[in-house]
Formats: sequence, structure tokens, C-alpha cells
Amino acid sequence: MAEERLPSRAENFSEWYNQLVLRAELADYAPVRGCMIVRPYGWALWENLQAALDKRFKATGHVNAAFPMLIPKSFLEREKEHVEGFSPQLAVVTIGGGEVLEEPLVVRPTSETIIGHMYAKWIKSYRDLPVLINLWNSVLRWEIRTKLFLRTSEFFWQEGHTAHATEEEAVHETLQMLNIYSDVLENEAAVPVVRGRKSESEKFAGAKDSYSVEGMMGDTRALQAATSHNLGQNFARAFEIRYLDRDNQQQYCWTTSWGFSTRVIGAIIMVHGDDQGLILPPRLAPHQIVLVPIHRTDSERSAVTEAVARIGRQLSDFRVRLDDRDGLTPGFKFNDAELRGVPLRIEIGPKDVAQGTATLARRDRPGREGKSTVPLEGLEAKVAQTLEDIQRSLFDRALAFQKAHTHEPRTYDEFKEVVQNGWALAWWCGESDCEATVKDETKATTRNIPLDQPGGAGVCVHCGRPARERALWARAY
RNA sequence: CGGGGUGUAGCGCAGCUGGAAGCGCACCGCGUUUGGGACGCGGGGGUCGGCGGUUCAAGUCCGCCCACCCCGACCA
Repeated sequence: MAEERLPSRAENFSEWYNQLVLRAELADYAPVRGCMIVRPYGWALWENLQAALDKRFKATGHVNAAFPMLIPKSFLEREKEHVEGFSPQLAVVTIGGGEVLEEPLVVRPTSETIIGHMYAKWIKSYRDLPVLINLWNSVLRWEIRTKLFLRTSEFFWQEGHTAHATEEEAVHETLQMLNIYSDVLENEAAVPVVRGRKSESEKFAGAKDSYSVEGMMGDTRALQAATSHNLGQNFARAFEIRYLDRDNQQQYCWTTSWGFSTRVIGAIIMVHGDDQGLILPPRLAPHQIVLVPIHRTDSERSAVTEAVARIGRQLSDFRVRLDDRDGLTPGFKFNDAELRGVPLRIEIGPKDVAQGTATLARRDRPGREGKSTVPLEGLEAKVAQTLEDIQRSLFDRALAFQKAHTHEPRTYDEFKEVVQNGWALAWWCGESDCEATVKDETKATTRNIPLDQPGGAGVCVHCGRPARERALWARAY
């Protein structure tokens, strides 16, 4: 490494993030502008997120399938708002096999349209419903300003697409998936989120209602961690997704879509990381534990190696990495494991071997404070408990940070002040022009209108018009 | 697209008024090391972003082009 230390979070959060992603070997820049390469360590983290989501998708009746990457351009034009939203971001294939194509093909920016086309073919009867399909894939959107994981031209995600007989079912599905996202983020990634409905200007192009889960990053900016859309009958009408009901009447379906992307890796980095590097939540960490053997002489080496092998067997229920690389000092390995965010480090040296102990070092508590020497007997239980404790403390710490930086301004002056370094929960009239003015003046936008509302009514924090709901305002990624 | 900046070894950079391409890190070999980022010795690696011009001579001066980064309007 050219430089040993990262820039500090306080002095340059953005640069801290960029360097950390590269140096922890999560991802790298691709030769194509705006694209990223997810490296094995980053992909392992994504696989653990995938597993956590996929398990929940299956448990709620969803199945996986694969759809093509290329979509006839005309499909995108079928739904008016959808085409307006996505046109500027499309990559289009016009030549195949050396011939100019009859119809240009877009590289999918999202699959609602081709899903709509196929669902129209597959769905004929109320007996065919609901259709609950999820896709694990990547999509391409020609982004102007990119940042690894947070906004790249191609990104990896899952997109769920469902069709239902009734609006109630579709609404239920939309919120069910939002809750699954919130569950995974809070209980697996230890990232607290606020669930809510998107404003008219922030919602998905073509949706009736969009919902999101928003997380607060370490610099207090908001990140939309996942979204779930109630598409109403917009796509059903555009693609003629119809079924015959019990009374032999043609009905349009009600559809939904929902997505969760590798962007969440960015959230995990920005929510938990510190000046030493990543701090990964134990439930998702590719390596939950790193074992560092320490020895000088050959006799120490054989004794330590034996002890380490025994400990490895003892901890076979955990994801353990043995760092037995030659020629690197323990100090280097400690720093390396910290950079990579391994939640728990176990050091085994001659002193430990002599005493029948191991030295544990918690990643969430740097320095002496996080270190303890424990007996090898009962180590599994101690480790399990420590990992659970780290998981919980990461969530608690993130939640405390979010709460400490979430304000309830009563005046627009207060609003302008707090939104520079935090979130604002404030009454909002719901009008797009008002929202746009606030954005111009403060760079803050409505992230969502939280599902949890205090009730009652107030006046809009900006324009003073009557307001029935409070919005969550923040500067966002 | 507007404003600012940078292109010299894998990475970070130096190279002054033109005169034999360098430094640190990384990498390879050998040896000594190892409880918080080890050290010594030896080594490999370059169409100086591209094209053209000026000159006896261009990394350096001039022109054009290209690429990338940062800041502003779109987005999971």
C-alpha cells in the first residue's frame, strides 16, 4: 500500500470511503467508465446478503427466474412515465452480428416492461394469480456521476415482480417486501432504517406509490437502501396483463416491483466503518473471525500451530480465516484484519499456549478496551456470545447516531440549520413545488413520508400551508 | 453540458531556464526478524496519454486531439 493510513472520516468522508473500498478489496474500477468490478471479498458480502434476502423471499412464496438482458426499445415506450424516467439513462444496442438491427435493443435498466410482456402471455385466469417472481441480475443505467457501490452504471441487485388479482393484495405485497428489506437491513446488516412512502417527485417512474427504507450514513446524509413499488394497474394496462375473474369478466392485474442492490454494501461501509477501516456486522461478514498465530522460534511455531489448529476445529461453526501468511508481522496482520472489518480477531502466541488461553480483540472496540484473554475451554460459547454482542452493539450505535442527528424543526430557519448536518422530520404540505424550492435552497429533499406518523395535523415547515403528514427531509446520496 | 484539475514504472509522485528517465511504496531473490503497520543486501519493471510541429537535441517549448478525476443539474 502506498499510504498506510486512510484519510480520517472527519476530515474527508468521501475520500475515506473511496480508498476504503479499494484497499479492503471490496471492489475496483472497471476499464469501462462508471462500471465496477466486485472483488471476491465484496462479492462474499453480497452473497451473504443475497442468502438473507432469498430465504425470506422463498418463505413468502416467491420463486426465482432469469429474464434477458436485452429488451426491445419499443417496450420501454409503452408506459409514459416509465419512458420519461428512464430514456436519458438507456444504453442501446443497434448492431448485432455486423448488421444494423431492425429494432434497437436496450440493455435493461430494470425489467418491468419485459416482465409485463411475458405476464400478459402467461396470465389468463384468476387461477394463475398471484405470480411472484424474483430476478437476481444486473442492470445498466448511464449514470453521470458514479461512485463505487453507491451509484455505478451497471449494478447488481434483485428485482421482484408480482401480479395480483386485487389492489389490496398488491398493496399488501408492496409493504410485505418493504418490511423484509427493513428486517434484513436492521437484523442482518445492523443498519437502522426509516420506512416510508416516496413523494410524487421521488417515486419510481411509472409507479402508483413507491416506498423506501432510508438509512443515515456516517456523515448524516441519507441513503435509500431499498425500494418497493405498488405499480397499480399502470403496467397492466400498458402491457395488457389481464385475467378472467370468477364471473367471467376481464380484469386488469395489479402489479408490484421491488429492488435491493449492492448499494447496501456502501451503506454498511458508511454506517459502521471507522478510521481504521471497515467494521462488518458478524451475520454478514465473509470472515467472522481471523486467527493470528504469533511465534518467534521454531519450537514456538510448532506449539502455536498446533494450538491454532485445535482452535480452528473448535470454531468450525463460524466463518474463520487463518492468517498464517509468512513474512508479515502480527502488527501488520492486525491492521489488515481491521481494514477488512473482521468482527473478531483471535491472537494465539506462546503466552497463550502456556496458559491455555487465547486473546480476543473486538473490532467494534479498538485498542486495549476491546481486548480480553479467555480460556480455550468454552471458547465456542464465548465467541458466539461476543459476535452476537458485536452485532447488537453495531445496531445500537447506529440507531443512537441516527436519533441524535434527527431533528424536529418548527420553523424554516431551524429546518435550514438542522438539515445541514442531520435529518429533519417536519410537517409538509405534500406539494411538489414546495419540495423543489426547499431542495434549491437547502439541497435537502424528502426522503420519504414515514409510515410511523404522530397523527394530528400541522402546517408545512416551508410554506405554512396545512399539512397532514410529516416528511423525512435530508441531503441524500 | 458549464467551472476547476491531472496525465512520467502496478500505486503515489519529482523531474527548474531543453542536454544519458528518477524517488517512495508495491513486486521478485537471499538472509535476519515476528504480542500493534520489521530490516539489510541484491534485482526486475517505462512506446514520459496520442498525433503533429520547433530544434543538432523534447518528459520539458508550441498546436491539435484523447482520457480520467473533482464541483454543479438526473438516479437504486
